[in-house]
Amino acid sequence: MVKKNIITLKIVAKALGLSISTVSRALNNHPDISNQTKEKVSAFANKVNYVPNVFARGFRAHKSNIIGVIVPNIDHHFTSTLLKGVIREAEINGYKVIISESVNNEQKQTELLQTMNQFGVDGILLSLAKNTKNVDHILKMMNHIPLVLFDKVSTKVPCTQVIIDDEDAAFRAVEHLINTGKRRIAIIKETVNSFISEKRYLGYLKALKKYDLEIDENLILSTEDICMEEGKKLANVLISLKNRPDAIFAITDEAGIGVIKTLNKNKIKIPDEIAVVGFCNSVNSTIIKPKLTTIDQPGNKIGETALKYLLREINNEDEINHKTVEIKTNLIVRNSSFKSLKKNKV
Amino acid sequence: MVKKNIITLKIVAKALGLSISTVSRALNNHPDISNQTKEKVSAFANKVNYVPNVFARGFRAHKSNIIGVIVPNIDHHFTSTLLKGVIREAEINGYKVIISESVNNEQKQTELLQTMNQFGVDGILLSLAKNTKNVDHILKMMNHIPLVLFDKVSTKVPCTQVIIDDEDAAFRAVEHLINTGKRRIAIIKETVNSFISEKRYLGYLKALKKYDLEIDENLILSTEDICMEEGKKLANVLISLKNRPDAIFAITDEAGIGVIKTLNKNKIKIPDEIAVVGFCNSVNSTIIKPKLTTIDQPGNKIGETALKYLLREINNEDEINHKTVEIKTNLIVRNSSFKSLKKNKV
DNA sequence: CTGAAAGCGCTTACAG
DNA sequence: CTGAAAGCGCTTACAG
Repeated sequence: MVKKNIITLKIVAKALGLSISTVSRALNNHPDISNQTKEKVSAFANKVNYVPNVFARGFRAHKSNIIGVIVPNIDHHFTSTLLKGVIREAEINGYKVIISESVNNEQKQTELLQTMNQFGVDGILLSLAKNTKNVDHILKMMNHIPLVLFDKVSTKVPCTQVIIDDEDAAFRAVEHLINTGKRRIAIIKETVNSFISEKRYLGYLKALKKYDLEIDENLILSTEDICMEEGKKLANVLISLKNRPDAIFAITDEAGIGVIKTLNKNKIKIPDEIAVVGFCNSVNSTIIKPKLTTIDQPGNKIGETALKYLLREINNEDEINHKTVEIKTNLIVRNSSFKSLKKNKV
Repeated sequence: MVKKNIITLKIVAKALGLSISTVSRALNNHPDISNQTKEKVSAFANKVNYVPNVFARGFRAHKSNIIGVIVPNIDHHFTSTLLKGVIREAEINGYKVIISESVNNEQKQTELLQTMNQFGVDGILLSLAKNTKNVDHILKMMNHIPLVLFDKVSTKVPCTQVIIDDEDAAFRAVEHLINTGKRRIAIIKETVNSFISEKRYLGYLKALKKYDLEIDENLILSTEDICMEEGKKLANVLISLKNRPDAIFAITDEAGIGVIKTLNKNKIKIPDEIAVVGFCNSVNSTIIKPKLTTIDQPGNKIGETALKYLLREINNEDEINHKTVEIKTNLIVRNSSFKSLKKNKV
């Protein structure tokens, strides 16, 4: 099916016995045009449902009002919240959003950057594919189009970056455990190469330091692939210690849920004997019993903020100050770390 | 920041001492052009990183290669899977996807349809906002642009529609319960106005009928707002019956999980005394104990299929046969309805 | 206050 | 095999 019934300025002009220029100006509310003409034109345009042709307009202005967004995976709940923030903020500003997935593939990411450019987007919001090594193609693209990194970022790219304040979040999670009286706090983190894991670990250390707690290497566990199964395994390691921890901070909810499962299985009281904190505020964190204390990452806020900074770069001609914006998180206290006086709801 | 370093055909032509026409044809692999010229042109184009201007191209062709997608809510896991399918299939065909949310607001949906049109999309994929009453604006848009409904659809719109085969799914869920020996099967459904609930209920009835089971009105429960809390409540109603059911089919996982919670609380053995089946294959369905038997809806497949039909309408000039495509689901048997011989994993 | 004309970057029928 | 020219629909400096 070919697009049909397309009304152009020419048609409107002819119908009203005016020139194309006048109709164009009338529709754009140009001061030169008389009110009478404006009214006549807009009445007719509404009647025939005239819609300006974006291509003709974008063609002249070199502007599409479309933002390209590349994320590793769209069907990850946190990603959806990021996108929701981006889309909402974009629409407020008259932009639409094209979304693509790199599926955590660096090669695919490179291609997408290129096709985004071909589709004439005015700017790009990028959340990096895991293990992105070579950022040359990103630097190259930045010569053509404004680009902002968000969520999954890299210090190798000199651009504005919008991220979670992971260190602060971890700090507050651990501080909360300390406030509830815990002193031997274990951490389950990732082995290597993970920017996020590193930041959360720093927050953990910072909290221990602030409260003069001993750093016990036995309580610092790392895993290659942080998931529920690994959480279970490492919890087993921790409860086998002669000197057990009294709290476990898992840097993901999945691992935290694994920890709870192991503790439950071993009839260890949560949080009295061992408290547990996760990170992410996944839906699952409210399904497990006891419910998991966790960090809520305001995805909407990150997406929204990233878009705001991108628009700023798109619209300002002056030199840009690239900055790293860290969005604060919310600690959500639940029964895995704090027993309320009221009877717990199921 | 203005887009910069834009290389045009004109620049390439001048640099090579050729005409714009020749360069254009060489780049588009036109048979008239000699191989020698083609090579020379493409080598240079690569070198200077020439990217054809989409607007100029789309402008002539009345074609953007962009598909507009409107969904009620992007941060709903099932929606993400739909979108994943759409995006993947779109990219295979050289299309990009603009995504917007109606946030289940009919007014917003109307506006979005209009802005999608303004952005020059080649076609629209629409999943209806809840309680969409007036479809006039949709019918009107269909005069201009091909449109396919998916997931949340309406018989009031004469277009191709891609949906889950809900009736078949429910039928198979109930048949599975019957096969495990259950005879008094309850259903928890929605009160009114829900297309989906109705279809699932029909499947339920069909299965009972096929196996000559009595339809007991006491076992057919409805609720306005189907959620976990309601699942809990209605399960309480069911276990209070003198003649209890031996299985409960909840038409959503949330309700199914509520049912399990109530049964667990009352120390009713699942599935021996009462089996439970949900619908959706949400992540939560694997977190609850016992794990919930449920229906997996292949969101990717629906999204992919919807896009395929839309492209067909975009590309074919001939008359379209609007049809309703029903995608088959998968029954996922877990411990809430079937006890395997092997020891259940945690 | 209004109109004629140029031009955005491309493709393509027409001419050679 | 290659080029000159028209035209896609719009905006806007220029002229009146």
